[in-house]
Amino acid sequence: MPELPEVETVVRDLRALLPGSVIAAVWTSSRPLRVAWQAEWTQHLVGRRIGHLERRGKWIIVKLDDNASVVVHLGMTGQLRVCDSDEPGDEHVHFRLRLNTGRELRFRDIRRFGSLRWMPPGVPIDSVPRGRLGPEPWDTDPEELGRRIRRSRRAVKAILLDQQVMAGVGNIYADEALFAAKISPLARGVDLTKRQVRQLHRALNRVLQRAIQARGTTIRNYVGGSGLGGGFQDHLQVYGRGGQPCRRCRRPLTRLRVAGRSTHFCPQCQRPSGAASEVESCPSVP
DNA sequence: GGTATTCCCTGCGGGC
DNA sequence: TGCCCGCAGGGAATAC
Repeated sequence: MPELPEVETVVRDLRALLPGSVIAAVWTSSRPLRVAWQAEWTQHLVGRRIGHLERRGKWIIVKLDDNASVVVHLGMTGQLRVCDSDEPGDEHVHFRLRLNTGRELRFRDIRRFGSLRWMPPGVPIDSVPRGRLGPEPWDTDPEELGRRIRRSRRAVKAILLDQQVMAGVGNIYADEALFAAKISPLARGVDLTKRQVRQLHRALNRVLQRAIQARGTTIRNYVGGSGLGGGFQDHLQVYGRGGQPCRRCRRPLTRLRVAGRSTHFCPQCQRPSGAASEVESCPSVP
C-alpha cells in the first residue's frame, strides 16, 4: 500500500538505475489496468531517453528527453522496478520497458489498482488526478495546514486522506501521525485548535521522514525500485494493532472504519478535543 | 460545493 | 482438506 515514503523510496532507487537509458521496446499485457491507458505506447516511447525522475504526492513522474513524461500510480499493490530482461515474470506484470542497457523497467500490480499514463510535453502533473493535488507535507506551514483542515467539518482522518488537502498521506501514516499528535481521528477539522494543528503538522513531517529513512512500510507486497522491502512496519505504533495495548497507556487500541478505511487509535490518548500535550517522539529508526 | 458512499480488483486468512 | 466469505485501500464515480 504505497504512500509517500514508499513512493519516494521507489523514485530514489530508480534514479540510480534509469536516467540516461534509451527505451528500445514497449510491452503491455492484455489485461488492462483499472484506469484506461493509451494504446500508442510504442509510438510515444521507443527511442526516447529517460531523464530525471520525480515524485509528486503518491505519483511517480518519469521525464523523457522530449519533455513528455510517463506518470505512474502504484495503487495498492503496484511495484515499479528495474530487473534483468531475462528475469521471469508472471501474470501480474502489466507493463515492460526494455532498455538499451539490457535491463527492463517493469510494472507489476496484483490488484490492478495502479495506473500508467503518457503525458505530452507541458502538461502539469497536477492535472492527472481528478482534483488538484495539495502541497507536499513539508511544503506547507502549520498556518496553511490549519486553514486547509479547519474549513472542513469532516473527520480529520478523512481530511488527511484527501489528496487535495495534502498530497502523499495515506491510511497508515494518517493513523500514525494522529497518534503521535494525540488527536482523535474522529475529531472534526473545524474543531481542531491551532495548537493541535501545529502538533499534527510536526507529527506528519516527523513520521513521514522517519518512514523514508526506513525505506517505507512493507505490509504485504511493497518493494522499492531495486526490489528491496521497507522496514517501518517494525515501528508502527497503532496501524494494524487494533485490540493490542497502547504503547503509551497500555489500554487496548480501537479499530474503527472512518472514511471507508480501517482506522486504528487509542481512545484514551487521542481525545476528540481538549488540550493535548507535546508531540511524542516517534520510535527511533536504525 | 461539500460530504458520504460505493465500486473496482485479487490474494490472504479465518471459520466451518 | 476444501470451500466460502470478509477484509485490505486509492481514486473515481455517484448520490445526497
